[in-house]
Amino acid sequence: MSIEENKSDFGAGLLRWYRRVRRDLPWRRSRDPYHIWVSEIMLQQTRVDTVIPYFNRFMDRFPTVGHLAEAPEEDVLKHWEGLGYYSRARNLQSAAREVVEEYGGVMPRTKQEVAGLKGVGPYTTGAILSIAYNQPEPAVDGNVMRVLSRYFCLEDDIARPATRIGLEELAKELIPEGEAADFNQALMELGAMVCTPKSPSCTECPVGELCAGRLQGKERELPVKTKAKKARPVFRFAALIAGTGSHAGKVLVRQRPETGLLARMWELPHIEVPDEEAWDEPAAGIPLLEDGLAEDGVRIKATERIAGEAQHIFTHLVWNIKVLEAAALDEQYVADRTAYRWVGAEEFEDYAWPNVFRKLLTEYFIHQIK
DNA sequence: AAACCGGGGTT
DNA sequence: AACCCAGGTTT
Repeated sequence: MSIEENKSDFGAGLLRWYRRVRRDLPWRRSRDPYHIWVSEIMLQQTRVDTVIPYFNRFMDRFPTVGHLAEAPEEDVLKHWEGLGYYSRARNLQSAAREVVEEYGGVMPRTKQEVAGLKGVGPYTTGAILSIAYNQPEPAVDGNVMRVLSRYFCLEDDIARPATRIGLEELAKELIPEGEAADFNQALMELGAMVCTPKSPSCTECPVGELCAGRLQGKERELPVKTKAKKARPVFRFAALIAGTGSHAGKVLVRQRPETGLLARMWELPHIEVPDEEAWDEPAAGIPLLEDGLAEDGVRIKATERIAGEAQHIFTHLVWNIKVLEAAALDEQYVADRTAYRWVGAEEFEDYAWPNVFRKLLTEYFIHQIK
């Protein structure tokens, strides 16, 4: 069999399989480029099952690109809460405003224009063009890299950008005439449902008979991917500052900076300590916490009493947080700080929280009611 | 090329 | 505990 025959058999076999087993997903019920776009941004590094409820809520609240462009940023962030990679949400809204201003509210159709939208890289560009417009552009994500590496028995390191570019050229050649939308989704569906990372179901694979990786017994060794570094642990003390008087029942929280980790999310005020030894001794944390918040103009008195403890795991970082009970010295002054606010159980849901602070504060407010 | 950017499910 | 997920941006 020639290479060209193998390529056309691959496409035909995959398409037949996909049309038989494709999952009924919310964004597959539409070809509206806005729906496709939002789903693809949400699906970046995020599983289908996780995205479904977020996608439905988002479309309910922001049904068109115009609605998204007009919304307050905090409203968008709130609808993204818990999904992670929050710059995706800010970039998406920024790009929605660009579509309204530059393209009259109509999604662009050319590769250059789509690729120029904030938060839209090579994969998402190909996904939008192929799925919404059936344009013959490749959409190479982690699934597709794994499937193609196995099927063609390619041992290039998929962590390298050059490998992804090569696979995009290959994936483009594989698209059957006029079938870009279904073919690209079929490739990803195969990677998600059959050609899975650890133990692929080769006996159920529609193209398993033609898979070079499997024929050489290497399906479990592919794709080759260099390992990521381990997450670095950091140690922090947070302050649980309970209000009194007019702030009774409320807790002092603050908003994170505009850029960087967890940008513009809300949190308990906290500081980092140099190492685990310092973190093991809460008494040593008291002056560090007091002085750290004083730099923001927030004067508090901290105690050794532990109000909670939590761990927050990021891709490259692990936060270990001990929460110390504390009191504010100038409540009214503190309340006037822009980045700081007193928040009670009633206002809690008006803010977007990283999961670790959502858990700690929910625990506190529940305990408070008893 | 490498680092940064969440959160959760699987193995 | 390691790996992965419908990746993109910044350095």
